[in-house]
Parts: sequence; C-alpha cells; structure tokens
Amino acid sequence: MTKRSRNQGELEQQVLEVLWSAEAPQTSTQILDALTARSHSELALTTVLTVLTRLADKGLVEKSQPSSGRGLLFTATSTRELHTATQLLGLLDRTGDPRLALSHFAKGLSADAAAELKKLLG
Amino acid sequence: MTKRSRNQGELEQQVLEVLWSAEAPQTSTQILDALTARSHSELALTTVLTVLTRLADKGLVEKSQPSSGRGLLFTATSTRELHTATQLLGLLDRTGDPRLALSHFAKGLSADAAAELKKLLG
DNA sequence: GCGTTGCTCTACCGATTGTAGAAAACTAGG
DNA sequence: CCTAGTTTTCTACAATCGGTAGAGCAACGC
Repeated sequence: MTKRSRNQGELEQQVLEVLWSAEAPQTSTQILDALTARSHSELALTTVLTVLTRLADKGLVEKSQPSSGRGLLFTATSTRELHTATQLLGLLDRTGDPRLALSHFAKGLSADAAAELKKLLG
Repeated sequence: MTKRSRNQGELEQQVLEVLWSAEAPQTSTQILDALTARSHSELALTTVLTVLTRLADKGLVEKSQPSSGRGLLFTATSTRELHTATQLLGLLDRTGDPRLALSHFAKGLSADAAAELKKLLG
C-alpha cells in the first residue's frame, strides 16, 4: 500500500519512540507490533526494516547480533532525552545571540516547565 | 545551471541569515549580493526571489512596497533569536518527557548561559 | 533439505528544496 | 509616452528525503 498518512519524519520518530520506551533491545517484529499497537497502522515488516536501516545510517540506531536465536536486535544509540537535549543545544549553538534566544525561550515556557528548569539550574 | 551544491534547506537558511543580520529591509539584489559575498556562489536573481517567495509562504519573510523607487523590500518576520526560541519550544513540546529533556539540556548549557537562564527564570 | 522468518536491495511516490528560464510588470531616462 | 533595463511572477526540472513495500537472498529450526 502506498499511503501517505504520516508527515515528514513521523515514522522514523515513532520508531525511535518505540526503542526509547523499550527496556531492552528490540527485534524488528517487536517494533512492528509496538507501532501497530500505538497507531493502529498496518505496516509491512520490510517498511520497518527500511526505516531501521536508515536510522542506523544516521547513527541513531544500532544493530546487533543476538547471543542466540535469529533476528537482529535494534537499540537507540541515545536516550530520548539526550537526543532532544542535543538538538536543543545544537539549535542554541547556531543562533546569533544565545542569551537573547534563551530569554525568548524562557518567556515561552509553561509555568511548570519553567519551575522545573529553575530547580534544575538552582 | 542545475547544480546541487547545497544541502537541504541551506539556501533558505542563508537567506534568513542575511535578513537577520541586515539592519534594514533588503531588496532582492542586496540579498543576492550578500549571498555572493558570504559564500562565493553565483546564483541567479530569480533563484533568490523564488526562495524569498517560499519563505514568505511559510510566514518567515514579509514583502513590502518601498515608499519610493523600485524593487520590493524583504524582511524576516521574526528575529533569529525568536525563531530559535520557537524551534526550541517546539522541540520540547514534541518530546515525550520534557522534564527529562530539560535536565539534560540544563546539564549541557555553558556556565554563563545557565546563569543567564536562571536569572531569566528569576 | 525445506519451509518459515527476517534482512537487504531496489524501487516508487509525494513533498521539499535548489536552481533557473520565460515572460510579465514595473521603473526610469529620454 | 515610449523604450530599455530591472525586478517580479510563473513554471519547470532535478535531487533528496521519507513513507511504503515487493523480490529475492540468508539464516535458522525441524
């Protein structure tokens, strides 16, 4: 089926989400099942594998041989939070005036996010 | 010339950079000159205008009539820092656990950026 | 060996972006 | 006002990306 239900990058993101919320390395079928469960989509296994390969090319996912049995294991190379933080810091790094950007950022934060951040910095 | 020297989104980004670093609204030729100066590229004026139109479609650039003389004027609708802040907030919004992301973010901040942010959160 | 399951390779499609020509619209100089 | 140069719009094409998956190859268990 050539359906374009998802937005740009959404499937890759969802695969990462699955890997991040899993405690252990996952097989392709486990990932497919998780995706099906979370969005009621009906993807082919090869689709999932393609996405995993692309994510591996980007360095976001690692493939490994299982100690026994068949089926490769897939893990995210970074935690979700670290991934997000890296993106946040990268963005900040590329802007002209980080302090000014942070000021706008601080103003836009929700009350509890702001409180949380304050605690973290304190 | 149909050469693809630039990466995805790079030209749009560079046009925005030009507008952000300009003190006043710029004409298309001024923008072209600035681009040529900063990356020694040899773009056609129409290329720049296409990009400007696309950025305008995205709401990132505004076109305006000059009070006198020829040539439209182009301005960024937001400062670079505000733009960055918007992206930061969007990223945070899309992540699963904002609190955890913030914690890594806080850890990755430079000392003075952290101090500044703390002050801003007051 | 043989079937089932999983992986890789290749491919297609739509959207985005870099790139620019053709043609229309506008400006200024005569 | 008419015309030449400049600027804008319209249209188009190629490359890349990401979603989607089939064909066929590989590995594992029976």
